[in-house]
Amino acid sequence: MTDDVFKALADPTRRTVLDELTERDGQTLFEICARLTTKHGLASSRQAISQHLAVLESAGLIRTRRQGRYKFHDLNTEPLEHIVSRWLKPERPERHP
Amino acid sequence: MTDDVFKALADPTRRTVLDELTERDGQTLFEICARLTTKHGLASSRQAISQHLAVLESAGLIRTRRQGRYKFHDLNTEPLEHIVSRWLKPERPERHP
DNA sequence: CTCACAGGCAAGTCGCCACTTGCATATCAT
DNA sequence: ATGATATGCAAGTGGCGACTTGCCTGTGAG
Repeated sequence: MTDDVFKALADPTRRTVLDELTERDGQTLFEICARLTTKHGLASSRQAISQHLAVLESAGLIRTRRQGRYKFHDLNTEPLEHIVSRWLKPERPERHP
Repeated sequence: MTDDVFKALADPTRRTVLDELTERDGQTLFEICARLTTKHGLASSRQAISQHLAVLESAGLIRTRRQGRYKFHDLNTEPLEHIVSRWLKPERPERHP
């Protein structure tokens, strides 16, 4: 469960995918591939990204919806919310200026 | 930098070590080994835990202090504080009831 | 219908990581 | 000093994970 989330976050390419989806949600596989190479300087093949997306989805960090021949990928940050709180002392509410 | 932190968190044994140090800070290697086997049901060798502690330390999640023949391990949660905030939308301040 | 496009599946390769094994060093009690 | 305690170092092994390669399925435009 949380093990899948941490394993998914262990790979830098997958974290960059999450970055890209944070900036623009609901992208297809090809869009993600294109933007990873151009904007982030990553030369990853389509199959590699496809497998990364599968890992992210089975970790619950991505939800997908099919529409015709397109498959859109939506970010789901819910598994991230309290993933590190187990090690943090009970704190004063954080400031978000 | 953050890559080391995520890689360190990828291993379930290392996360359990952080759990143990959260509960009781400043333990030695042998203390951690003993408590992992008894309380957490993990049968890890001393050398294995030693290498895990080295990974956690180089990730900045643990600070160590020598005292005679003992080496105490102190938790450092600072690298964890904002490790996932890059994917979280700017939020209303969380409630800590 | 036909073909280009978007994506899926599966086997295989390669490198890294967790763990072991064996020995070495340092500190303290007696 | 001697042995027990606490830890360190380094080479070797096994398995998992990231990536490739090749082919297949489904969808929609012309």
